[in-house]
Amino acid sequence: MQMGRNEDLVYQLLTETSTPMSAYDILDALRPEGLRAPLQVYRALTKLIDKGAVHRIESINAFVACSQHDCGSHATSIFMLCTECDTAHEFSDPALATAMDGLCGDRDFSATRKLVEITGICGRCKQTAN
Amino acid sequence: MQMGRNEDLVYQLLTETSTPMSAYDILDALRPEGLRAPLQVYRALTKLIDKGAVHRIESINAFVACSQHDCGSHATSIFMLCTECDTAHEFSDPALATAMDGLCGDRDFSATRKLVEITGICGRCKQTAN
DNA sequence: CTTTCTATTGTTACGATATAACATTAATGC
DNA sequence: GCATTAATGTTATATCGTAACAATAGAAAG
Repeated sequence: MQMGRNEDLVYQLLTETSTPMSAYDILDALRPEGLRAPLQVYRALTKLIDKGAVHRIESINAFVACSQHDCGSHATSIFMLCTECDTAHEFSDPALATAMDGLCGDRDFSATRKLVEITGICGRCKQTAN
Repeated sequence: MQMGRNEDLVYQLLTETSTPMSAYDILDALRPEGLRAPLQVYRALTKLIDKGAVHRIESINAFVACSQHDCGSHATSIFMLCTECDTAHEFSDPALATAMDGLCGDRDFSATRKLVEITGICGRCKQTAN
């Protein structure tokens, strides 16, 4: 998958973490690489999102690299967002996908995007809790 | 349910439409009533959301009045957002709720918020299409 | 009824997120 | 080369949201 330089920089950065980053966090992290303006980041993000290589987490205005191997398939992703460790866990779930498709079918709704974000505390953090 | 004046104004306004409104749209609509600053709107929205009387639509940074009669129960709401008529249809779905609870249980995840937003074209708009 | 406490409101200033518009440069195909 | 398209750079600005502090209104206790 061919990428421009900025796109590449942003994608590499995001693959190094499972913590969603804001566009401005990304910009700051890439200033040493020569990025200077928000638009450089937003343009890269837009292309990466179109390809399915990056997801936008709407509830926190942040971005994560896709962790699915069918990355780019645009299958419905579910995110669990831990407010303790700031990690985004991504996965898909057939039962949930079926339920959503059913809902859309029942209502004759043609979906272009299906967003599922679950916020809370992950199991790991609950165990670690003092 | 007791409300302050601003809270009341914002809630009344939102109940009059099924199109999600941005905070600044709300502010502009309520200037004749004396509102002047964004904070007046955001404060009212925060309280209304805490009560479950209003929902925030994360994917478009906008707000709608809750249309469920168990409004305030904080049950998981699903939104279908039509990009043609800008309408938000809210409802709940046991199968979907069960699927999400199952996912959280499997992963020992304690959810505080479950967000489902489906974007696309509603049946009504498809019929009306030229 | 007045004092006290709390909730609500008002106002200014600012921070955080995102895009419009236009100029420039690089890559690709002929 | 030369034309065409994609990618990049830059400035300015739009949009969304909150911090900090002052003022006011309402309810509860004396």
